Amino acid sequence: MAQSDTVTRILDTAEVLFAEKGFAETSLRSITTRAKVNLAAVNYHFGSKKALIQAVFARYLDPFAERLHTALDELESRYAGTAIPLDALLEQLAHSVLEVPAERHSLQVFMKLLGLAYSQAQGHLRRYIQAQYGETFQRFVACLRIATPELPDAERFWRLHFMLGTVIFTLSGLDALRDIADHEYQQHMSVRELIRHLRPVVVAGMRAPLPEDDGSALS
Amino acid sequence: MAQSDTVTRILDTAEVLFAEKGFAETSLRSITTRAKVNLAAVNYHFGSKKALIQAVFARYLDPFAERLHTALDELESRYAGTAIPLDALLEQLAHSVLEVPAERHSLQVFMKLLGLAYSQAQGHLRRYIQAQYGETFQRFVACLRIATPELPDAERFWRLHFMLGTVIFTLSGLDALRDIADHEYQQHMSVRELIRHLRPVVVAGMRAPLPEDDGSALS
DNA sequence: TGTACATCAGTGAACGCGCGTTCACTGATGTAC
DNA sequence: TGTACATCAGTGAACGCGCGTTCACTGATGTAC
Repeated sequence: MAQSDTVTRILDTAEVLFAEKGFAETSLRSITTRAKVNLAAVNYHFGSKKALIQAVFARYLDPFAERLHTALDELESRYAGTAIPLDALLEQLAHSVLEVPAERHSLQVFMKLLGLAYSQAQGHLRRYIQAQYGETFQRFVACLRIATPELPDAERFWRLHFMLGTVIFTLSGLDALRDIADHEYQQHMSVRELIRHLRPVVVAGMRAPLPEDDGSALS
Repeated sequence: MAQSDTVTRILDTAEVLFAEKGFAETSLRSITTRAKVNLAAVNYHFGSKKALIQAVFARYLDPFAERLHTALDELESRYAGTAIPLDALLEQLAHSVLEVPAERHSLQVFMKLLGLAYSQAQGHLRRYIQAQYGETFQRFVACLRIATPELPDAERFWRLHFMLGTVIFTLSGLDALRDIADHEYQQHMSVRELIRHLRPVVVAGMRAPLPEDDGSALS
């Protein structure tokens, strides 16, 4: 147990337990026990439980944001001047998402964490993510805007979150859904394959016709 | 404070706090304090915190399941013998969802609770919902099957959960999303209106083309 | 080369706190005779 | 009509427990002179 693989051990264990049971339901004692590390080590290295949670996110989101920036650079130079097509944009996004956790635990842990970030109040976490990664998100939205010029800005905003819902909800609950699907349809879904099935649905959702006007006037 | 409006007060307060902060983060003390009720009353009337959580769900899901059954009865007799179209099925579902919480707190609380049921481990809750409402869910799935005969069973299963993700994720995080949308697009979204915008996206998602074959052989 | 001091990762035990639950009790209402 | 008993919603205080955090301490390594 050299220098500080203690830090890594804590992070590795924490992300798995957080993803399994949520933040409040995961105690520092359960993390440190499973990581075979002293209880006080979390506060020594991270300062507090909140800071540990943020560190767990940073370890996923930092490389993801970096890869996404690189991918967008590539796309922009490939389609220099002209609009990046929606399919290409989503494909790159899927690639960036799939690459990140190759060395980490799994995409499911990543998605579970994202789902928790949304659903579990944890105001500090939402503020942290906004502050750290808001810029990257905005850049992606700008590209999406060019790829879907037919959508009003507000409509695009909502549809983006519809699609985030689809992806985060499905991938974060993947274990449970897969158990059912395995049992009922005798056909095992890998994460890669699931993403292949997600793409046409997401594209169709973004391209869906606008809702019929219900007659209410907007300025 | 006659007979037992204590029970109602506890349920009313609990559902709001659960939706705001999750189950683990909401203490019985915070519920009973806000409900102006004795701490021990929760255990007296419900037996435990777990049982209180289930009771909160039952108060939403019982009328919802009942209305959905009635709605499906109506649809089946209206389209007697022939297939119920997808649009009509989804419209009835939306109606059933919208009607339930009219007298209750709000649709958002309902959706927040559903989102929590999925994301927060709480194994006991998933088992309870499965046991109580599995049959209703199965009946809806059977109708959906008839409405989308072109989809393989496994594909329909996944798409149904994609769409559940869209709806639950968006409606359960509605407050936060609406704050952003109000601010950026100066256009306030009511729940009714949001559902109007959801429908074409959900329909398009269910009707999306199947993914191109990636070459891997299936028996 | 040897000694004194600083730094730093890690430790063990304890801290106070808020939690869900329990329990003996009260006081109002209903029932039997 | 009056008394004894049963029922039941609700109460107040305490229970033990697990929590995040703190703190004085250790022991290894590096640095200054």
